[in-house]
Order: sequence, then C-alpha cells, then structure tokens
Amino acid sequence: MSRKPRVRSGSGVTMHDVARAAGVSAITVSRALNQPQQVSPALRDKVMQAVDALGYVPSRSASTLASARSRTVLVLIPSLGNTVFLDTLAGIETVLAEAGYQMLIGNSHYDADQELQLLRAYLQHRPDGVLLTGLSHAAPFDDLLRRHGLPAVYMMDLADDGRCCVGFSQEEAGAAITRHLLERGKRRIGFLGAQLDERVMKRLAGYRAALAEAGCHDAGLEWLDPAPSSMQMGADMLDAALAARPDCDALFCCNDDLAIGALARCQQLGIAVPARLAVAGFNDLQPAAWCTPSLTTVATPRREIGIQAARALLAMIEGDAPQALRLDLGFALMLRRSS
Amino acid sequence: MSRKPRVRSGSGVTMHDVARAAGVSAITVSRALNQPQQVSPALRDKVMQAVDALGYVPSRSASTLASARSRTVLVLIPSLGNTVFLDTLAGIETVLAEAGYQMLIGNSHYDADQELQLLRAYLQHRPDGVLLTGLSHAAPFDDLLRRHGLPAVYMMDLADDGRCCVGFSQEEAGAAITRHLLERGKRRIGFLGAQLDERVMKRLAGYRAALAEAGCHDAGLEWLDPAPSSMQMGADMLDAALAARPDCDALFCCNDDLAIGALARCQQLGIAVPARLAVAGFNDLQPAAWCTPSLTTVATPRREIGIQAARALLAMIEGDAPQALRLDLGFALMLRRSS
DNA sequence: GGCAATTATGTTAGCGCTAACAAAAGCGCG
DNA sequence: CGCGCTTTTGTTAGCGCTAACATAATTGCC
Repeated sequence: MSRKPRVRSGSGVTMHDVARAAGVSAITVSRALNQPQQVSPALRDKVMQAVDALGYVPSRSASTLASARSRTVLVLIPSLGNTVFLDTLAGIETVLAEAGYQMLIGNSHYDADQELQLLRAYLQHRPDGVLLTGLSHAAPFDDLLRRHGLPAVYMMDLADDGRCCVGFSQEEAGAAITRHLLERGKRRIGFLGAQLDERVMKRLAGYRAALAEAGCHDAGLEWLDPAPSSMQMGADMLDAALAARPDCDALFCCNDDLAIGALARCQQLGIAVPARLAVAGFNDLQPAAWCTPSLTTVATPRREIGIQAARALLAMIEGDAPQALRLDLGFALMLRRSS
Repeated sequence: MSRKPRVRSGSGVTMHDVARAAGVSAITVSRALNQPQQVSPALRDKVMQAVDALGYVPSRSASTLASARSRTVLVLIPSLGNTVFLDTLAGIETVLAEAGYQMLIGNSHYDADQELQLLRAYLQHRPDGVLLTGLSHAAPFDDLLRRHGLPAVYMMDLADDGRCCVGFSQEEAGAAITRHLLERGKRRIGFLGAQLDERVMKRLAGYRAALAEAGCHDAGLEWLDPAPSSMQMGADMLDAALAARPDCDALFCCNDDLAIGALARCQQLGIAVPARLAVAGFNDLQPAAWCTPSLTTVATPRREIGIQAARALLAMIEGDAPQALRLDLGFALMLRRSS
C-alpha cells in the first residue's frame, strides 16, 4: 500500500495545508478566499495569515474541475500583428482582470479553419465564454459553441440575427469616408483592398453604395489583393493603380497601412496630395496623424469595443439579462491633409 | 444518497463515455490520445472513432491535476500596445502551438509590482515555465520562480549571471547607432528617451559610452521622460530639445515612435534632415521605412527572439540539457535618409 | 426562556483525468 | 513446449478543490 508519492505541482502547498495551519477545515479556507463575507472575521484573518505564511497559491485546475467554472475567457483574433486587435485586447484585458477572469488568446491568422481548430484546442480549458472577431466563421463553429453552451460576443461588426455583438457598421463607415471624398469634388475614386477579410469586403460594399448613389461607381477603379496588407503593398498598389487608371483622382485604402504606403509613394513620385490625388485610410493608427501629408482616415472605437464586449460577455456568463444585444459604438471621420 | 447531479462543464462527454463507446478502459483512451504508439492500431482506431462520434474534448484541468503538468507557458510582456513585443509573441506562438503548449499572456504595463502580481495570479494555472521580458524584476520575483521550481527564459537582453537569456546587447546597439552618427560627422548628438525602462536605460548607457569614447559626451543633450512614448511625445521633445540646445546636430531617439514624431515635426518646421539635424530611431518598425525622410534605425530580431526563447524554455521543461544559456541574436543598423 | 429562523463551520463525495502498479497477451528461442 | 521477456490492456487510487448536505452556534422575538 505504500506507493511512490506523486510529484506535486506548484510549490506543493495545498488548501489542506493552509487549513491545518489555521486550525480550520479546508472548506473554510475555500470560503475565506472566495466568499469572504461568509466567514467570520476572526477565522478569515487566521486563514489569510496561514495563506501568507505558507505562500499558498490555489490551483485553478482543481477549482475548475470541482466547480465546473474556469473563470477564463477565450478571445479569438485574426492577427497578433495588427494594432487594431491589440487595442481591442487591451480593452478586454482591463475588464476581465478586474473581474478576476483570465484571458486565453487565440490567433487565427485570418483563417476560418484555423480559427475552428483553435476553438477546439482551447475548449480543453473549458472557457466560460468566447469573444470573437467578426461575424462569419467556419460552418461548425457556432454549432460547437452551442453544444458546449458557451456564451459568445461578436466584436467589430453588427449582426441582425440576434447574436450579441459590439462594434460599428463597417459598411456605413466605408460609405461615409467615400462620401467625404465625393464632397471634396472627387469623382473617379478608387479602392485599394488587401487581406479581403469580412470587414474589408464590407467597407468595399459601403464604398460601392456611396458611389452608386452619386452615380460614379466604376468597377475598373477597384484593386483587390488577398495578401496581408503592408505599407510596401500600399506603395505597390498605388503604382499599379495609377498605371492602369491615370485619371483616378482619389483613393480609399481599406486600412492605414496601405494608405501610408501609398502616401509615401506619392511623395517619392511628386504627386500632389490631395490636389491631384486624395487619399483616405481606415482605423486611425498612430502614424496616420504623423505622416506627410497627414492622413484622412476613419477612427474606430476598438478599445471601447473590447471593453463593452467583455462586459457584455461577463453579464451573460453571470447569467444576468444579456443587456443590449447589439451595441453600435460608431466611428468618426478624421479629416486631415491627405484629402 | 441521491444527491443532485453536478453541472457538467463542456459538452459533458468524459473520457469514460468514450471508453464505454469504444469498449475499452478509460486509461486506454487516455493513452490513445496522448501516447498513441503505446496502443495497438485496432484499439486506437476504435477510440478515435468514438472520440469523433461523441465530440469528446479532453479536460485540461483534469489532466493538469492528475499529471502535475499543465502544458501551459506564461509569457510576461510590458505592453500590449508595442509592436516589438507582439512580434515576439507571434514568434513564441508558432513554437508553442506546434509543441501542443498553450500560452498565457500577462501584460505588466511596464510595472515591476504589477508584474509580480501577474505572476502570482497566473501561478494558479501552474504553468510549466515562464518567458520574461528583460532582466530586472521585483525583488521576490526570482524567489517565487525558484520556490515553484519554474524554469524561466529572459528575453530581449543578455545576462551574465547564468540565467537563461535570449536577446541582444541593448547597450552595444545604442553605442553602434551613436557611432554611426559620429561617423556622419555629427558631434552634438542628443538623446531622446521615453518610458525609461531597463532597455532604454541601457541604450542610453551605450550612447554615453560611444560619445565618451569620442570625447563628445554632453549631459545637457539628454532629454528623458518616464511617460510612455508616442509620436506626439517625439514631436514635443524635439521642440524642447531645439529650444534648449539649438546647436544640437543629431538625435538618437530611444525608439521609432519618438523618432517618427520628431521627424514629422522637423518637416513641419522646415528643419533640414539630415543636414541640419540627423535623426535615428530604434526597432525598425514598419513606418520607419516609409516616413519622410525614411528613418535610420536599429533592426531588432524580436520574432526570432520569441522563437528561440520558446525553444529554450521547452527544452528546459522537457528536462533536456538547457542548451545555450545565453543566446545573442544581434541587431542590424538600418541606414536610411534621416542620417 | 424557549423555539424557529438564521448564520457559521464541518463532513462527504466526486469533478475527469493519469501515475503507479498488476495482469494478461504475444514473442523468441533453445 | 515452456521459460523469461516485452508489449498491450486494465485496476486502483488520488491529484486539489468545491457543491451539496449536515450540524453547531448564534440570533430574534414573543
């Protein structure tokens, strides 16, 4: 009957050790830590003293296993290299940290299949909820969520099908910036798109709608490339666009990276911005205000999206009424020198 | 004796359900999933079929609890808003994902105390190892790591005290870019520093050493601000620097954000760069190549640091010889128009 | 002062998995 | 064919914690 003792993880101090040191039962330690108001001040102090003295750190695994709650939230984003999602993450983090939840971050690399694999892998941690980027996911995705009874909040965009979402209308934002270029007297307004994810395609749809409305839509002014965007790519696309359509008098770039690259190439080529060619970006990243000339773009409330999405998810997890199911945080045009 | 059944987490399918469906014992399922070569192909197939049919997802908590291994690595970085650390994270991610490990990300906001709190909080997950940014941490930090027997790899810099580190010499990099400015004939070279974390201070030390060596160190040419850096701040610091020392003929900015802000202000003020004032940054972020004029800076191998650090940590976790304890990945001067 | 209602603390069992041991099956070879 | 050896599968117990129930201590109120 004398087996080898197992290896202890952590520093090896368990709740029972704390209980013994404090002269109470284990459950009292558990309560002193998790529902302090249920324990008399005297015992609570004794427990806390023992915790400090022994350097006790509770085991999340054991807690998760016993309580069927992990106090963990899964966040799936398309890229770790895009400031947009990082700002969102930072917002999420503040809310979750305060509530004692921890964040598992999955990077799908803009790929729906990989996203599904990530969800499968992270389900092993039994997250209490999921924060998702965008509305469209691989087919079995929402199914999996349902089967596991996982509350989810969709970020960055707005759905109309009852899913809980926090974001703004990508389409309207695309239309708004296009209308601004129209107001500036531009008529042959081009579109530069990279990555071609869901959000870019909606901005494109908005751009088309605004131009159609003004009677100047021209499919020959759209340049789309599914490769990830970069400033280099913006510069290259500008070359290609002007070579193909020298009459183009404005460009709406699907994000600031492309726009800044295009702007830099205009500088190199001596193209007058905005007189000869106006340029607009999307997202209002930090360099947009500091490049030459400064970039007209659309400011997106990404940090706030993270905050509100995290709050909504926590509300769903805690079982409260799922409050606003559809939270539109809007966007703002940042009009600068490039238009 | 008939108590209420507990709530099941996940979809409710356990390893025993799979075992029953496949007509084997639970341990065989465990082995089929974790050490497939130990199970005969016939049983393995039966198990896998049952897994798929039932949609079984193993519980990481239960596994961690039973095996005292979490297959989780804690990564502590100073900021989620700085591309430098995100590139590092992306590198780490590729290595860990491949090895079946998952990544817990803690954001210390450049604060040693907060970092310590984060470590405490994340220890609840019993990570198998820790990846740290920088060498200096709060006093009880390394103590905690030791008490919990946690292997750690220090990233971004190089230590000489036997700690396992992957990075490059911040000091040498600072000296190298300063020497480059000296070679360009500049003599009153200023330093703009923000955040003032460990790495910035080492770059500053390198800058001082290079200037002292050339006999032109001048403490009046250093402008330091502990606030987080931004392009706005770079612009403001440029104003302050030129107001205080109009004779300054070059500026080494502790990072590209400051440098780009300073460069943009030079454009606005009509200051000739590099003739009247040369400017250099640090990190070689994407915009550095695309601002006007393009920015001379130091390219840092941050993605590679993440990759190598993660590999070293996994080696330590798996108990292999801790290979190279000190991995210098170097840096590269990117000489562009601003100098 | 006595009884019900309300805390405060304790006991027990089990969450889902895997280490350690045990037993059974297959294998090589004289 | 039978002996030791390896390989495959199973049994048992327990990782550290908390839900559910049980009991003891306290309180309120007529």
